[in-house]
Amino acid sequence: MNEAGATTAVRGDGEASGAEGAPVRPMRADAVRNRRLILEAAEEVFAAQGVSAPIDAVAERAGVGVGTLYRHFPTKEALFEAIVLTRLEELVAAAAAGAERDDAGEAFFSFLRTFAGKLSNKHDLIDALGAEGIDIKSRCAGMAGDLESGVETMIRRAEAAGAVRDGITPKEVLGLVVGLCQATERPEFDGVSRQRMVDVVCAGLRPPA
Amino acid sequence: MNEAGATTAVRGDGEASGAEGAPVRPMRADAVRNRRLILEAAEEVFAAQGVSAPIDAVAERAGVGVGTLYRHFPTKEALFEAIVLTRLEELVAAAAAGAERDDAGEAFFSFLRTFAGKLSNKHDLIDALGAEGIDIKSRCAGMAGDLESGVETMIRRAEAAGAVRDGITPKEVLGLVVGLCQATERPEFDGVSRQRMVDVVCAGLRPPA
DNA sequence: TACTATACGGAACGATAGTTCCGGTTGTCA
DNA sequence: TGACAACCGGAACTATCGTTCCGTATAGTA
Repeated sequence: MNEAGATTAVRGDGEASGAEGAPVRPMRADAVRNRRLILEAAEEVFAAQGVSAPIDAVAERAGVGVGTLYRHFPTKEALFEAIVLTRLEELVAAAAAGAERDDAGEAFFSFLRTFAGKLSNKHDLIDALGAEGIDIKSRCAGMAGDLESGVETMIRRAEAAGAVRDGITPKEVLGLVVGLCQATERPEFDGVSRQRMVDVVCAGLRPPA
Repeated sequence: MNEAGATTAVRGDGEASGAEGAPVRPMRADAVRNRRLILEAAEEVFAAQGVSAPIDAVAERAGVGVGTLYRHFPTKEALFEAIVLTRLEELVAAAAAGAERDDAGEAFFSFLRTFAGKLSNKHDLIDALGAEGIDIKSRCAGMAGDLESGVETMIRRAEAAGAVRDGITPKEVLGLVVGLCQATERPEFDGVSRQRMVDVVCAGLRPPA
């Protein structure tokens, strides 16, 4: 196994290479195209329905048979992982960027808003970060760890700057934001303002007066 | 259909009565016992695993066959509803009590802590109030509405007392707390302190300095 | 004790979803 | 252009779960 769970090593442009650079025939053009179609379809379907979306729905949306889908991704989980990994990378990058900013307090709170925004309408990410019944796989767990590290740095720096209350942990912060995003995605929580909920969390994270 | 979805009208003690008091033979002793066993088992199983727990697991834990279970509750949903309804009643009562207290601010925040506590290890309640893929049925929806009303009253009174920021809605508050409880139930969120997360939310709900 | 309405148990059924298999198709290269 | 490896599609298999059915057991009663 390798990147994104693909059966065959492949870069975005359809090139392929063996483990130690041994020349391997590149993927056929139709295979490259189908792989991309599957990823695009999966992104939409998983975002809209979360992990529980049937694999057939992805195949149908991509306009390929399930057999084709399984040729590219050995299991549903591998496909899901590929999607989530991409999304997580963006978050990790945002966290890393925030951890470097000079205005530690503002950096942290602004990251939280970005974070909540990126979770909006992304049931896949919400499921991966906060729902039950999902075994975050090694790769995702690693990414999630990176995310935590970035947040940890931001918190410690914001703490030192007196912008955040003492003793808070990254997991607590992430749990808070993921939780409220999960709630706002539900139909019953239609009229609620995610913006305001994030505000409440941010306000609560500031040091007590 | 009637109370708690039972096939036969039944009170807690095993008495039964028709719609207009027409004498109906009481449930057999073994039926009464099994009904209780099923409810007890369902309470534990649903609390531990949420709605997605297999019905067979409940039957097995109760020590009865599935046929027996279905004799008492027409669908899995009816059984789930019976459990959740009981739990919701407690919450509604707590909310109503809080809405009457003189110290509006403290009443509200103390309710939130109670609320979070009652959600702890109760995956059924968390699922019913905050997870996806569950159609809250009429009776539960009514109860949830009562809960919201109680919280609304507390909020408005706390607002008037200057203890809570303006413009917050019950749904936002409930979403925040349900969300954080959902997060803390996950294995990955092992080391996190739900206590502190509730604190953060409470602090954030106070009026800005 | 004998009778019967009531209740019980669990095999069996139908639906859903993940995964495998294989006959047919097609891109690629000589 | 011919040949072959890679690829495709979707039927079929497997597992899980909610629900139904029906032959058997038993509590309650005369």
